[in-house]
Amino acid sequence: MSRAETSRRGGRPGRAGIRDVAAAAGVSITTVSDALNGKGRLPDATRRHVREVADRLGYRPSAAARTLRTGKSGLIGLTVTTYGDEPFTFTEFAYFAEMARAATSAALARGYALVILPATSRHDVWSNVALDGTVVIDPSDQDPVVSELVRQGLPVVSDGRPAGALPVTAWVDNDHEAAVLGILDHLADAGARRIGLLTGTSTDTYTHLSTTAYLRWCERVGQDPVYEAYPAHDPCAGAVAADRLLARPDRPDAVYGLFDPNGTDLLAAARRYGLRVPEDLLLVCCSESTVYANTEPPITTLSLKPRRIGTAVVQLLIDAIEGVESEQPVEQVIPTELIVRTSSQRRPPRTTVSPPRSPEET
Amino acid sequence: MSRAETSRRGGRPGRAGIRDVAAAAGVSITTVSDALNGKGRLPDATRRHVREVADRLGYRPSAAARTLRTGKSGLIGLTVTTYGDEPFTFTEFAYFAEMARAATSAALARGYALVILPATSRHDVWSNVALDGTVVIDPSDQDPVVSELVRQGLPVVSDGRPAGALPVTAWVDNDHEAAVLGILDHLADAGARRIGLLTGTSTDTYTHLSTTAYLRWCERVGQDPVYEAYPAHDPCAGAVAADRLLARPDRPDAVYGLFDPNGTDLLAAARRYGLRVPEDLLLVCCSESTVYANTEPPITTLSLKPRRIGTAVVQLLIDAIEGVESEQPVEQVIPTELIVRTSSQRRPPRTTVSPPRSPEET
DNA sequence: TGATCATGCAAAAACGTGTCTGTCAACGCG
DNA sequence: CGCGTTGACAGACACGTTTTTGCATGATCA
Repeated sequence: MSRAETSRRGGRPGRAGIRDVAAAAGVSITTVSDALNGKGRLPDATRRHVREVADRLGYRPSAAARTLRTGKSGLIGLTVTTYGDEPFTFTEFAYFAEMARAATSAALARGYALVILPATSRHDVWSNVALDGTVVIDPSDQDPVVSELVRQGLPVVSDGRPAGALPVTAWVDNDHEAAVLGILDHLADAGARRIGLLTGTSTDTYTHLSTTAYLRWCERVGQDPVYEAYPAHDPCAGAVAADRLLARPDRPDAVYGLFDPNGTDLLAAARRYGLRVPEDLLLVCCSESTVYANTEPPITTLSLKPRRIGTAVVQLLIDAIEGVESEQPVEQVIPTELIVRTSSQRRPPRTTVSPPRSPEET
Repeated sequence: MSRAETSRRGGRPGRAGIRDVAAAAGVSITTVSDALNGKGRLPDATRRHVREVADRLGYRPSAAARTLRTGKSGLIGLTVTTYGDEPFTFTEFAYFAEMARAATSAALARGYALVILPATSRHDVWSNVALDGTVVIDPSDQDPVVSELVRQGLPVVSDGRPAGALPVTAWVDNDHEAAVLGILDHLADAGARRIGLLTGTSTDTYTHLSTTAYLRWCERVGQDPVYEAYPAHDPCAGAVAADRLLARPDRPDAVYGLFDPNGTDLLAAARRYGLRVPEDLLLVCCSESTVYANTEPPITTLSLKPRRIGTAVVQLLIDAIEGVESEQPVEQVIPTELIVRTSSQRRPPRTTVSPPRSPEET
C-alpha cells in the first residue's frame, strides 16, 4: 500500500498505470480519468489533487489503450508516390519538403502527428498502423491503396485533384491551367515569338493539365507547339531533354520547364549553345527552390505555394476527422505565384546587384 | 448464425473482427490468430481455410489492440530540430529530404513506419503516440525530450554524435574534422594562399567541429583565420555573410561554405565584386543539391551521404528495438565524399560541355 | 490393454484505458 | 417524516488482440 508504483501485475517497470494513480490518490479509476480529461463533475480540489499525484508518479496514459477504447489515434498518414523503391521523386524534393513541413506544423497545432507511408508499402505496414485519416499526394489513376482506404470509411484528402472518379473526401490543388496560361502570356508580353515546353512523360494530373493548357494556348495564338517530354523521375534525363529542346531546328526563343531542375538544366544547355539569357532565350520554370534567385541570371519561377497547400490539406482532413462541418468548400484552389526575375524580361532592369532574398512567409 | 459479419456489439460497420472470422470459419479465436500469424501448430488445411475466410470478410486486425497486447507498435519517431515554429530548417532541406527518404525506405523494408515529431512538440502529442524507438537528428545539448525518452527506456539513435553526455543507444555521424581538413588541403593543393570559411553561429556539433577543425588547420599551416559566422537558419543572412566575407580587406582567395545555400550565395557575391571563379576565387560548399553540377561554373561540393546515414540510423534503431545484438559498433562513422568540380580547380579541364549528371546511387 | 505422448483446438486471462450504470449521502419540499 | 433529486464517487465492462493453459482425441509403446 505504501508503494503504489509497483502494480500487482509486472507491467514494465517505471511505467505507472492509471490504477497506480488512483491508488496513490485514494480515489477510483473513474475519478482519475475524469480529472485528467476534464470530463466528469468533480470538485476542483479533487481534480488538482489527482493531477498532482499523476505528475508525481510520472504517469503517461497508454496511447494504445486510449486508441483502442476511443477509436481515435491522433495519427495522420502522409502518402507519397513512389518511383522505383524510393518514396518520393527527385524532382519534387523542394516541393515535398516544404509541403511536409507545413503539414507537420498544421497537424501538430491540432494535436495530430504525421506518419510517412509510401503508396507501395507492404500491406502489413498499412494495416499495422491505426490511422484517423490520410493525406495523399497526387493520387494516381486507380491507386488500390487509396480505394481501399476510402472503402474502409477513412477520410482521405488529396493534394492535387484526384484522377478519374476517385472518391476522396476533399482535395486541394492549384489552378494549373491558369498558371500555365499566365506564364505563356507573360513570356509573349516579353517578346517571345515561339515558346517551348519542357514536360514529362508520366500521366499525373499536373503534367497532363499543364501540357493540355500549353497546347490549347498554342492553338489559340496560332503557334506550332514545340516541346520535349522526358521521364521526370529520372534525374539525368532532364538535362538531355533540355539539350534536345534547344537543339531542334525550330528552336524556341522562350521555354517553360514544368519541373524543379529544369531551370539549371536549361541554363546549362543555353550556355552550351551560346545562347544568352534573357537576350536570346527567355526562361521560366516551376520550382520552390531559392537557388534561382542567385543564378546568373536569376530565373523567373512559378511557385505552387506548397506551404499553403500542406496547411489546407491538413485542416480539411482534421475537420473531416472531427466531424466539423467545414466552412471551406471540399475543393479548394490555391493561387500560384509567379516570381518574375531577369530570365523572363527582355529589358532587364539596370540593376546587376540582386538584393538579398526575402524570408517572407508562405 | 448465418450472418457472421454483424458482431453482437455494434462495432464500426464494415469492420470485421477476429470473432467474426472465427465464427464464419467455424473455429475458435485462437485458431484464427495462430493461423494468420503462423504461430501455433495447425494442419495446413485449417490454416488455408482460415486465411481464405479472413480474406473474404476483408478482415484487418486492429493495430491498436495488437499494440496494446504486444507492446510493439511498429512506429519509429523521426525527431527533427525546430527553428521558430517550423519543423526543419531551411539550410537542411536537401539533406533532410534525402535522409528521410532513405530512412523511410529502410524502416519500411523491416515493417516499420516513420512518424515525424518536431522536438518542440506539445507534450500531449508525444505521449499520444506509442513509439518503439526514436531517431533524433542533431540532438542539442540538453534536449529535455530526448532525456525523457531515454529515461522511459526507449531506444534512441541519433544522427550526429550527441552533444554532452546524452545517453543515446547509438549514433551515426560523419568525420567532420577529417572532411574539413581534406577540403582545406584540396584547396591548398589547387593553389589557395588564404582560405576563408563561411560558418554558423549556432552551437550544434556539426558547426562546432567543422569550425574547430578549420581553426586548427589554420594554426598548423600558419594562416590567419578568415571567417564569417551567421545564423544558419535565417535564409537571407547567408547572402549577407557571403558578401561580408568577400568585402574584407584580407579577402580570401578560396572559401569553404558549411551550409547548402552558401554556394550560390558566394557565387553571386563573387560576381558582384568582379571575381572570377575559379581564377580569382576557389569555391567549395557542403551540399546535397544537384544544382551545383550545372551552375556557371559547376561548384565542388562535399556530400555527407545522407542516404547512407538515414539507412544506418534506422538499421541500428530497429536492431536495438528487436534486441538483435548488432554486429555493427554502436558508433558508426560514414565517410563523406568530395565531388570535385570546376570551382576548386585552378586549371579547369578544357571541356566546357559538362556531361549530364549521373543518377548513381547513394 | 493401459499408460504415455503428440496433436489440434477451445476457453480464458490479460493489455490499460474510457465510460456506463449504480450507490450513498445530503438536501429540499410537501 | 417520506420521497425525489442531485452531487461525488466506485464498480464493472468493453475495446480486439495475443498468449498461456488446458482439454480432448487418436496414435504409439511397454
